[in-house]
Amino acid sequence: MTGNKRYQPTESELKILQVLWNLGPATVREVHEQLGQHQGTGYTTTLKIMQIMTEKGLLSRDTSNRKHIYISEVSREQTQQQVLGKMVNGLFQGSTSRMVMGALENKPLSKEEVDEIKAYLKQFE
Amino acid sequence: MTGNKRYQPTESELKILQVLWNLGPATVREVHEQLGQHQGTGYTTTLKIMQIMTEKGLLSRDTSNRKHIYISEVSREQTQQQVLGKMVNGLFQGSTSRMVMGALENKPLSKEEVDEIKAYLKQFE
DNA sequence: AACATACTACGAAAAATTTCGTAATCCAAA
DNA sequence: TTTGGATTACGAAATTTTTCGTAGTATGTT
Repeated sequence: MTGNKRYQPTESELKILQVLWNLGPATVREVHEQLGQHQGTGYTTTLKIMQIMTEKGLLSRDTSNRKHIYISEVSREQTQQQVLGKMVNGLFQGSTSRMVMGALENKPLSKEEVDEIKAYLKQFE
Repeated sequence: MTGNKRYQPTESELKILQVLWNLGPATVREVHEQLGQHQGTGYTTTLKIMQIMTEKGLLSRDTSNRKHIYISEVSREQTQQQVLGKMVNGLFQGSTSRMVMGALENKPLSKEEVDEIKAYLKQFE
């Protein structure tokens, strides 16, 4: 089942992708440990989800050794865009600027962050 | 069950909220029609979900007449913030500016939109 | 070689969400 | 007042996601 592109990761899948993006290729054990205590679920749960993700094409894995190494097959950027797009359409009536302004309200920004955004906006002129 | 505050609307629930925010108080029929053909699900499905949402406190309703009138009990803004916050944490490592820049990439903005954002940013100085 | 340990495989239960069929009820029109 | 159409109520099936128990298998240690 290799048709990852348009597939929307579930909540749990997103958490795992998160960890893999940070760690790079990793074992189930490593991912499970990163998810940590607050997760509260068992090791085999993490394993199972990662196996399912592999079937879906979200992950791939190297099974040549005892400990399988899992790799994310979707990039953080790609996934961000996917989720963002859906959100803009679903919650912000398709308006990116509304979403951006909503995000700016969401959490106070440091001066650095504001500057960063301003600089970024320059390219749209 | 009146404890709406922290509850995360599901996918379907979000679509219904969307319609109610646009229409204001409305009947199931009206909401269902707005959801429209592309939805492809039956009337009773919409009804059921709206009933469940009422139990959860996401909606309230006026049952004094034959056609019940449903009202959203959560604001668009509140929900946007809720989902945004979760997304920033889950996908953008807690960084609002990253999310904003990601959103800007997501879809080309019109000059008006860019100006709007710039104006908005001024208040952070 | 035998054993303890760590890992994967697998199936199924549990939970959450979505969907719909059917029945009961109300309302309006004939 | 009776009938037809629309609406709500209800329960359950279907689907999707999450969770885990158990069994099997490989690995390294003694």
